Amino acid sequence: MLSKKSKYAIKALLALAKVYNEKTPLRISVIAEQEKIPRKFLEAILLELRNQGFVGSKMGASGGYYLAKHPEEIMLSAVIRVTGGPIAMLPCVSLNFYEPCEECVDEATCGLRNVVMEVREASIRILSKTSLADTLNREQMLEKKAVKPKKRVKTK
Amino acid sequence: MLSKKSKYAIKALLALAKVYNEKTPLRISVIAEQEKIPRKFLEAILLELRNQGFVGSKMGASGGYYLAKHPEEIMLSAVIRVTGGPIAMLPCVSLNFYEPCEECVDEATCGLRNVVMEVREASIRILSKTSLADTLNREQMLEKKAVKPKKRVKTK
DNA sequence: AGAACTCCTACCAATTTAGTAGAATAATTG
DNA sequence: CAATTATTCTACTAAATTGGTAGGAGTTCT
Repeated sequence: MLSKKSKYAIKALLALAKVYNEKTPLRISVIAEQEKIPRKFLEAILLELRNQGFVGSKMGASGGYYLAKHPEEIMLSAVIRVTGGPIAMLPCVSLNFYEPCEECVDEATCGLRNVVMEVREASIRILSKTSLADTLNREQMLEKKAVKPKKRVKTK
Repeated sequence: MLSKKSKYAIKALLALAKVYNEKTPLRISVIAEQEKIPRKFLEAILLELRNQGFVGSKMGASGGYYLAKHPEEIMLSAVIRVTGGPIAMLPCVSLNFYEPCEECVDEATCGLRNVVMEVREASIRILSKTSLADTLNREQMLEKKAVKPKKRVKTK
């Protein structure tokens, strides 16, 4: 399960990605309101994202946050990783949060581990190929589908 | 992340699957020792698995647990589901633990949801195709690989 | 100077997880 | 039949994690 922190982080970054072209930074309070994220919590999250180099900030009046990289360059897997969410289903197959199962006699021949590894690979394949920009594109595609159901294939 | 409960459940079921042919049930204490699972905890887990129909039990002396179905018929996804582990990364894409994101204006056009859905599908595709028997097979394959590294393709 | 921001440290309440204790109940076996 | 060996079941609980909040210090713009 993704933590709320990870979810909020991605949502906030998407909000920043939407206005990537504008030169002015986005205030915390604006993002919080737009994405319905508790303000103080978002504050902490953005601070962390800044320390990790995903966003930059400008202090003082008319300050705020902006993406530090191009939306194409920020992958969902990276955001999840830094916001504390391991992607793997077990620590023994996690690259970034690795920990052995203390009960496992031989990790290399553990059948469950083998399966879980396959799941992790499938998940990472998707999450590390999908950038903020890709995610916004998906959103637009979904909106088009919903708004213009003209050229639809017969349903059922 | 898989909970320990789910992990223990799978490990216990694998232990039962290994002796599926024998007619005698396996005692909790034997499984606990073999798989290094805290005994009392395992007790609770097996009870739940019995209530869910995965295993049967026999009380009294020379009692114990046994698989209620063939190892081919018990899928990892099913075990994870009943032991409380949602497979999806967000409740809004979970089939069995569905809950809407209260902040989401329109679920149908949420880009993040769309990605996470793809991840869930990939995960479920694997977990619902892999049975206890498959998992044991993987184990044997891994053991062979480890023991007989004769016919190996040149390693880089 | 003062308003409008971010930055930072320090809390905290609720939930979940990973168990444990102990007695009741049931079947076998000598 | 009675002792023994099991599962069954109810009820706790300790520790960690999650999802926040409070409040002031520091910065920049006007």
